[in-house]
Order: sequence, then structure tokens, then C-alpha cells
Amino acid sequence: MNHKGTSASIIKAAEILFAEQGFAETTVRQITSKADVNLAAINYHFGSKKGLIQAVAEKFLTPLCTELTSMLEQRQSSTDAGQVTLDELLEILMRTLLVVNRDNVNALAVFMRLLELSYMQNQEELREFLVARYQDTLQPFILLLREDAAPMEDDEFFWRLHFLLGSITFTLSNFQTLHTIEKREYQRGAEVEKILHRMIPVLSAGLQARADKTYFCRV
Amino acid sequence: MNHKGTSASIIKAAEILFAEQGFAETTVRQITSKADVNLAAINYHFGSKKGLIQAVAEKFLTPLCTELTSMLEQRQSSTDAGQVTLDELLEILMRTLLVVNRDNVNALAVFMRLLELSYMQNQEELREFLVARYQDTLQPFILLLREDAAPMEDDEFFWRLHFLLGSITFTLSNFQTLHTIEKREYQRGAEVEKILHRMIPVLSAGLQARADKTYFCRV
Amino acid sequence: MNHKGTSASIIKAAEILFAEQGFAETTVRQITSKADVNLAAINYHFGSKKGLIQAVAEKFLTPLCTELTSMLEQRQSSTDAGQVTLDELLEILMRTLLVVNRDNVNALAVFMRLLELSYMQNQEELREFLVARYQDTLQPFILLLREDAAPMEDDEFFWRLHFLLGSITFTLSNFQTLHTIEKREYQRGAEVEKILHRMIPVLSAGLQARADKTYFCRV
Amino acid sequence: MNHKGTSASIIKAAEILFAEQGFAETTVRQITSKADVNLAAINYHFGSKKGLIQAVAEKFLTPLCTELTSMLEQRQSSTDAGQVTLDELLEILMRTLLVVNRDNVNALAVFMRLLELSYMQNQEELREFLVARYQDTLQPFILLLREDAAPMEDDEFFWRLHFLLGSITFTLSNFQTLHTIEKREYQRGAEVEKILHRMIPVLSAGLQARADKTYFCRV
DNA sequence: AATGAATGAGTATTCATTCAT
DNA sequence: CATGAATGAATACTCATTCAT
Repeated sequence: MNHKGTSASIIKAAEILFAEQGFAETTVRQITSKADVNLAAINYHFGSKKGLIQAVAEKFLTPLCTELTSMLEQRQSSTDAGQVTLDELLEILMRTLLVVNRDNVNALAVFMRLLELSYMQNQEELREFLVARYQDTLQPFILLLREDAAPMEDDEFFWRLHFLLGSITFTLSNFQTLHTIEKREYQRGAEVEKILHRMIPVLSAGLQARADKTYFCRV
Repeated sequence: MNHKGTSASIIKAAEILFAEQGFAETTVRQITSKADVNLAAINYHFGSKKGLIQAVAEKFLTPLCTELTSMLEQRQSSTDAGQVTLDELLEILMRTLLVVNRDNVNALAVFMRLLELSYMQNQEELREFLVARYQDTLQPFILLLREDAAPMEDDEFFWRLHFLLGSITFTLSNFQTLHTIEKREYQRGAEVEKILHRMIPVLSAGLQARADKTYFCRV
Repeated sequence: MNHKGTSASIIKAAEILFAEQGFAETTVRQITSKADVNLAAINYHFGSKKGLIQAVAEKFLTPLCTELTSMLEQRQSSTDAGQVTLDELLEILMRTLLVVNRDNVNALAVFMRLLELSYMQNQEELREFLVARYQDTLQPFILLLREDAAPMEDDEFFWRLHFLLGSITFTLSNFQTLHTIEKREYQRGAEVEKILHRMIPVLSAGLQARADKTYFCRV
Repeated sequence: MNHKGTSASIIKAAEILFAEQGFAETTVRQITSKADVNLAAINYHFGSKKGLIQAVAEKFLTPLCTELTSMLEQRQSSTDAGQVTLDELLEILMRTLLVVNRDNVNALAVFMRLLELSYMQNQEELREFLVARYQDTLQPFILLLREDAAPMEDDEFFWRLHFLLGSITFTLSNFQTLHTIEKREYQRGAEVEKILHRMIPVLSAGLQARADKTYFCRV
């Protein structure tokens, strides 16, 4: 097996296991065993387990950023003067995520786990890394979301964005589990594409909902 | 320190650490060290680390179930014939969650982490335990949600529920982190109560949004 | 085997192996295996391999400092006004080293290896630790040596002290080897006491030798 | 880079690292990395790490033996009938060591580390190799030392030789460290030549000191 | 002649758990 | 009732060496 083969099969195995179990719960033994490579191969190719996680992350961070930016520019130039609607913005987001998913069905789940992980209190380093990586790409997108959302304070919008983020990360991190449950309960299992599409009107409505000024006083 | 004292201080320390770091990332050494008790005390009092997690869970599962049922009954009886609105249902849910939070600010985060954990592929046991525990309590509540939601297929509703669940678990698991970011960025940090309240119109709108039948065909 | 037993047998085994092989070359597996205790016992009792080395060091650092100080004071008080001779000073030093050797024949070798190690370029930490530990005890002794040595510049004395230190550390670190060679070559093997005693006139003469001002110019 | 270039740069890098850190503590990765050659190059060119150490040793063993023999013969022939003095013998030794040091400032330190290593209990192989290599060259020199030393038993002389060896190996192995300390403490740092020269009267006096027959009985 | 890839045996350390008292 | 001591299995990682090309 040549270099690319070993390196690639490690990443492939890691994506599956990271998606299934999370990062900390997955051991390098499990990964090398599943990839059928030597135990030391991860350290040889990626320096450390952390290096492997970064390599897995890089694999979709780059195309994702590129894709989101290009899609956004394309849409803005094609729309004559008028504003891009909220549904269109969310569709762009979902299409971007599908690009990540195109090559590997687990990559998207790993990416979402990485996002979740970054919100843990002791993961400031990862958080800052992702912010530094995404800031420029996401900021314009978020501003457009804000324009189309219901009028609200900055902090209100901050929380709504994270309600939305929670829906996306939870659904996609645990897609396999949810897919399995759906098949068992309803004898049908939707593809990721469908689920992403289904999210659009829900998230759109959530962002456009009028903020309630009252504060637990009706009951 | 007597039995109750030891046991309680272990749970207290565990809640904080589980909320901050997650279950797998928290070691029994950290817990016993923080609780200032003997290393063997966790196994002595709770049988195992898993037993401790269950004990921590039980601490809020019971009052939570009781509260949700009683609130629901109270509301249904007080409303003359007419239907309970979606916002009212969600407010009941949020009030129920606040009950958990009343005693310990970390308990809610731990509960949410437990819910997240239960959706991992290799956590069927925990998932089944929670279903068995919650089924009877939640089923009536979910049916009421369904009545007030936009008309849709069963599987569509299944996914919408999980979009909603994602928003709640993500926001509350990572509340401390989000709270810290909000304070840094906007010079204000909202309390849990406020955030739960803010979620209501968003989730409500999400459930009531009309499902889009088209399927990525507009582009 | 009780605590003291395990802890002590680890230290005992470690002293032998450190003396024979050096610190880096000795593995925790070798130590625990020789001590017939669990592999994790070193980490349990001493925190780490480094912690074990420090424990081994502490075992003779304390009595050594105490002994040297008390012997020095005793000698100075007993000598009426007159100066303590160089041979007497060196004898005090050797007697002090024998105190370390009393309990364990390897302890002295380990101590000497530790001194040698402390002069490695990347062992500044250890060096500073030993200086901090010995400074107060050794400074008075060294000043007395200086008084009895031939008159010379400070830097000249600095190097002479290290010529002397080299003789002591080399001989005692490798005492077992030298002892074995001596037995093979001369059918007799001297005890440590004898060797320490033999060193006295040699080191004394070395310190009292007149410094040669010429500088490789006679040839 | 051609064979000779690769080989030479490996030896060069190895000398520096061996002198700084010792043999066991220096990894082939460090060496090849510093030499900027392929990781496998050491095994390719020298068979093994051990082979590299031997190659580094050979580099100064040969000139050192040649030099000592020729210097000794030259001196003996030039001295008419009379005996070569102890100081002259030691000066020959020091000049010989300087030859090793001429090409590479680290070579001498490496040589001394090798000598130290050879006295470790589990390094009989190296010890025998060095004896076989040096025996013929050193034996005449040692006999001359013996003639000029104070009259003493064979075993006494054996130990004195090793007191002397300790001074030399300790000082030169750790020359960089001692040099640094001297500069810091006394604002001056002597060159190797000066230190070797300074050692002569000290070692000379040590060898000529009258052996003390009493045995720790005066106190 | 040389090297990037790979490897098996090793390293110290950490883990939750158990045991004897 | 509680705990200090101990443990077996696991952790990530490093080592010098070898292999295929």
C-alpha cells in the first residue's frame, strides 16, 4: 500500500469512528486497527492524534469555505438589485454542507462534532482556530441573514444564530442514529439532502419570528 | 464526613465537571479530588463511574417528569374546551427545565449532555433507558405539539422535533461558553431563564412553518 | 506487602538499576519488575519516573547535608584557635559520603550519577535544584578548602574544585566496575571506605599544588 | 549531497548532539534532522546507531594513538639518558588530547563521554574494544607515569590512575557547561587549552603524593 | 546510491476499579 | 463505614530499524 493509500485509509477510518464515537472516545488503536495499518502510522503521517483530527478537519474546511464564498457571490451578482431571500441564503448554506458530504458521508458528521466540541469550555484553542479560519467567510453570510431576519437586538440575534446552529449540528452529528430510528419507526429513511432541505423553512421561520418582549409573565 | 455528605459532595463536584468537560473527559480522580473525598468513594457509593452518572441523572429526571405531567394537567384542566396554544406548550416545557435548574445551575447542562450522549450510535442502552423513563411523560406532550404544529407527515414531524431538540440541547449544554462569549461581545450576559424564554417564539415558528414540498429544484 | 514495603522496594530496585545503568537507560518496567511490584506502582507512589528519581535523591541529600554541617561544626569547635588542615577537611567530606553509603551501597553511586547528570547542558533545572539544596551547606566547607589550598585566582580554584569533583564522581559512580577490574587484575578488591581514604592525599596534593603560570611554552 | 557529504554531515551533527546530550539521549531522528539528511541514512551509511557511534569514535581514536606514540618516542629520544619528568609526560598527554580537539571542538567531549560510558557495568563490550585498541599505545605511557609517581603498590596506582581519569573525563565531557558557569560567575571563560594546562600540576601532585597508610583511625 | 514509507517493540503514563484492613 | 494501597488494562506516543523502490 502506497503513501496516499495508508494516509487516506487512516483518514477514512478516523472519519467513521470520529462520527460514531466522538474524538476523545476514539483511540488510535481503533483507528489503525480499522484502517488495517501499523499502530505507529498515525504518528508517522500526522504527528499525533491531534494532528490527525486537524487533517480530517482541513479536508473539508477548505472546500467548504471556497464553496460558500463562490455560491454567495454568484447569487448576489445574479440577483438584480433586489435582496437575496432568507430561504435562498439557507439553501446556499445547505448546498455548501452537501459539498462536504459529497465525498464522504461521515465527513459532515465529523465536521459537526468538531463544531460542537469547539463550544466546550476547555476548547478555547479550537474555538479560536475555527473563528480565525471562518471569520472572513462567514461574516458576510451572517450579515445577510441578519438583514432578512426579523428586526431584533444584537444579542437576541446572537442567540438565534446559536439556536439555528444547534439544530444543524445536532441533526447532522447524529444523522446515522436518527436515520436508523426513522427507518425503524416509519419504515423510511431520508437522505441527508432531504433533511437539509427540510430544515430550511424551519430555520427561516425561526429567524423571522417576532421576538417576544414579555418575560414569563403570562402564567 | 458522613455518608450523605460524601455522596452529595461527589454529585456536586461531578455535575460541575460533567457540565464543563463532558462525561468521558472527566476522570474519577478529578471528581474525587474536587469533592475532597477518597478516590475509592465513587465506586463505594455508586458502584462505578457509570453508576454515578445515573445517580446524577436520576437527581433531575424524577422532578422533571413529575413537573411536566402536573403542569400539563393543570393547563389542560384550566383551559375550557379550547386548545392549548403552541407557545403555551413550549412555555410549559421551558418552565419544567427551569425546575431542574433551580437547585443547581449545572444540572441542566449535564442533563442536556446526557441527551446528546444518548444519540451517539453506541449508546443504545442509555437511549433505551431514557425512552423507557420518559415515554409516558413525554408522549402526551408531543401529541399536543403535533396538534398545534403545521400539518405534516409523521416523518417530517419526527425531524422537526429533533431540530427543536438540537436547539435546546446545544444552547443549554454550552450555556456557560455562550454566556461568556455574549458578555465579551455585547457587554451583557443573559440568564438561563431569558434564553429559554427567547427560544419559545423561534421553536414555535419552526414547528408551524409550512413544509416545503419542492426539493432543491429551484436552482 | 504494605505501603512502606512497596515504596521501599521500588526505591531499592531503582537505586541498583540507576547505579548500574544510569537514569535514562533504566525503564520503569525494569524497576517494577525487579521490585516485583505492579507497573503502575511507581506512578502511584511517586507520580512519575522523575518523581522517583527525586525521591531517591532526597533519601541521601538530607542526611548528607546534616552530617557535613555537624561534622564541620564539631571539628571547628574542637580545634583550639588553629586552622583545620586540608587533609582533615577532605576526611570530613569522605566520612560524610560514607554516611550516605551506610544504608545502601548503591546510594552513593546514584548520588554521584546525579551529580554527573547535573552537569549536562540540558539539565539546568536539576543543576539549579542541587545548588539551591547544597549552597548553604557547601559554601562554608568550600571556603575552608580555599584557605588551605595553594594561593590562586578565583577561576583557577573553580576549575581545581571540578578536577576534584571529577575524581570523586567518576570513582564512585563506577565503583562496582572498578572494583571488579581490580579483583580480576590484582586479586584484591578494596572497599569504598579504603578508596575514599586513598583519595585524600591525592586530592589534597592537587589542591595544594602551585599553579603553573607558563602556558605550553616549554616545548 | 554525495555519499561523503551525507556521511560527514551525519558525523558532524552526531558529534554535537552526543557531546550535548549523551549517546542514549540522542535519537537518530535528532541527528538526521540536524544533519538535514534522510532518516534512514544513518542505517544506510553506518549500519546502526551503534555503528555511527563507533565511526565517530574511530575518527579521533586513530590520530590520537598515532600522536601519543610519536610524541612519546620523540621525547624519549631527545632526552639524553635522563628520565622524562611527570609534568612532561602529562603535557604530552594533554597535547595529544588537543590534537583530537583541533578539528572539532565537540570531538573531545564525545571521546570523554565514550570513556565514561565504557565504565558502565553493562558496557563490557565497549570497554574491551577500547582496551584492545589502546593497550599497546597506552601501556608504555602508563609505565612511565608509574616510574615518576610516588612509590606505591600496584592496586594503589590503579586507583590513582582512575582518580586522574575522572578529573580529565569529567572536566572535558562537561566543558561547555563549566565554561558557561565560569563566564557567568567570573566574567571570564578559559579555552580548553588553558584548562588542560592547568590540570598538569594538579594531576602531577596527585600522582606524586605519598600514600597514607593510616586508615580512618585518627578521628 | 538513496529515500519515503512503514513497522514491531518499546516508552512513560493514566484509567476505573478492587482489595485488605 | 471508609480508605490508602494496589492493580490490569489501556492510553498516546517514540524508538531504531527495515523494506520496497
